[in-house]
Amino acid sequence: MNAQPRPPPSPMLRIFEDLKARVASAMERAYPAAAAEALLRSGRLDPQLVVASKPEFGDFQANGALALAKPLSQPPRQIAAAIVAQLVADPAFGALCEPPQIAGPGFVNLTLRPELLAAELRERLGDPRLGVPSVALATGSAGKPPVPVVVDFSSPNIAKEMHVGHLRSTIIGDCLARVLEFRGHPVLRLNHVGDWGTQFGMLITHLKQVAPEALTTADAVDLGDLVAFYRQAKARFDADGAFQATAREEVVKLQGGDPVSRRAWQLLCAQSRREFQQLYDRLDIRLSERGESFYNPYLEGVVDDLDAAGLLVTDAGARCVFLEGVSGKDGQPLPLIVQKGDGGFIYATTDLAALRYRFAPPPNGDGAGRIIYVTDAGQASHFAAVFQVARRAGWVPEGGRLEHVPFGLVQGEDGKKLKTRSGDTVRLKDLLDEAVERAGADLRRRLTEEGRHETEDFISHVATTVGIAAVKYADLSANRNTNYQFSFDRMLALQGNTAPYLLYALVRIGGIARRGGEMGAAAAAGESFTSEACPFPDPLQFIEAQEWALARQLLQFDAVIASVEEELLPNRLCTYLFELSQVFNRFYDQVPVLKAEEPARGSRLALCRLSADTLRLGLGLLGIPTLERM
RNA sequence: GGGGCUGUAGCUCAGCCGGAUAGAGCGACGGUUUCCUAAACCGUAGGUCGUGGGUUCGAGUCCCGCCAGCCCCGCCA
Repeated sequence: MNAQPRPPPSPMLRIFEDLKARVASAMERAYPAAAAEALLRSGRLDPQLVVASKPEFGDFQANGALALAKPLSQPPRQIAAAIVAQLVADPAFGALCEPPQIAGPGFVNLTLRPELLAAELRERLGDPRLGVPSVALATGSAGKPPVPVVVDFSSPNIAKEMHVGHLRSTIIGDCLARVLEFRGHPVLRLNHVGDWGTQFGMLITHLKQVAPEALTTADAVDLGDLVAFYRQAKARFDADGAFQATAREEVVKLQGGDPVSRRAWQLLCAQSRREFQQLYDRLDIRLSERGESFYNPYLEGVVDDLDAAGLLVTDAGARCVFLEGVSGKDGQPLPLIVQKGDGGFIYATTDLAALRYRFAPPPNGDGAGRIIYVTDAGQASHFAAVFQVARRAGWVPEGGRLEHVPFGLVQGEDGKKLKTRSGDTVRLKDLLDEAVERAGADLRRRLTEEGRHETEDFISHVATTVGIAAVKYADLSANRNTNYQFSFDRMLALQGNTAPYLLYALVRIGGIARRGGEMGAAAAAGESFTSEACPFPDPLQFIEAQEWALARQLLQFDAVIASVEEELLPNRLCTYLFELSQVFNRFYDQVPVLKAEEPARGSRLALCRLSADTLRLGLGLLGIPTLERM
């Protein structure tokens, strides 16, 4: 609670970088001529240092010797030996690693000194960041504030219910935002809701005729009815030319600020907003709504700017920008339409306006340095087009990053797009309800089998936490690029790469902590303390293989976070946490903690504490809260 | 027609800058509980990495062709 500021801990990433420099320098000393030549061509000799592929190979392996075999016309093992000779002569290297081993065709295997690992681990005890540096602290001292990152996700449509199609964007986007926030970036979580455009013309026109009260009185009809009205409106729009014309006029009125249309629109938005919020609350997701309508005042400026930049072409009545490197059927370049023949703007215009606004400096912009769009993979070509036009228009600042984070479809167990039995779209609310219900039924069955008695509050809390966690984790743990098969049975399974398995690992640590006396309480996690007040042994002492395996796994956390921050793949974090749980469960199974003698007991409790902290923090970054008991 | 994504064990999926004998989980089969929650752990079986070329000391990974599935392609979002 009363954590003092401490010097930034030395994360494993820095050790890795140090080591890479040491090996590179050893290679240069061993082969100065080759190094000089490499300098001319492509830079330095590459040590090709990577994390060891198997535990028996140590912590890292340098593969650089193999690549030198050909240019040097020497056997790779001989090259490896020359590099190793230089390494052992380097005291800085010796401080980090045990003597290197040459293996296989010429791999150089490196093992970090155990006392270094133990010290690194102890450094993380009581550190709420677990060794992960914050860019806010790092750049704050230099006087340069960190640049905002926009994460654009979820984005449901007004007057429609959130359905399974919004699940992945919402969950993945939230996770990425959490990771970026944890790293210290100011994150703008933007909900680019569909609150503008043709569909409102349709809906308002239809409602004026069939349910006018919905347009003047708040909540006169509920959202379910609204969805039905929307469907009817769409059908009429597609079938009836006169209706279509009226709907288009309605859009013009709305966009022109007609008070009646405007009022109707606001009521529809407010009602949808409340419905969305219920789901966001359940999922514990925070979002700032900034819908398409927000950019309405900027649309004309976008088109004018494109015109001024010489990019705009009028083709068949529509104003568009022809894309470079994208050709259609007849080999002609494809256009991105920004203004329809009738003068109306479309989503591409809105997306361009949003992009420009987000990169633009305040006060008339967000001043973002990175924009991340979390939408389904089907929109890949649309975003590629928008990004290209934005770059050509000069709206992307120097170093500005523009990333589409695509994801695959949610499919049913039949491999087709997920539908209800009656063939309807699955509502997000129903999906979450069922997950919680199934988790509850599971829990009750187990309680009966084991003769346990728990309160209704406990059961409901565990069922809710496990159910929601299972849905989120199942989504995040699959590589987002591929379609993913939704299965309640699999995601709620108690074994395997699932939320319940991870949550249970944490519960086991809770069990140790409850019976572990004073130091056990410290192992329970949550409380911060200074290095001086650290109740665990100094140094930590490990002897068992399972202890070292767990220690090494724990120390990889910072590298995993860095990878997710960069590559925006939440499944990397899931895989890591699953492996951590597995390693912990092996440790728990094979190494007694509370019955051990000091200093093994305290050292093992320290491992428990760090395992709990890492799981809790990692799951938290996935948007998943944890349990003490289950 | 053009473009994108995908294809790895019976099923669901990992596989990071190209590196050692391709990994998990489920399912199957077999084992483990006087001990911190067995919602766990250990073991066995299971693979022409869609396919054919190429590059490389080395290819599931990079390049080209082909096959299959899904998705996108001018005034919807």
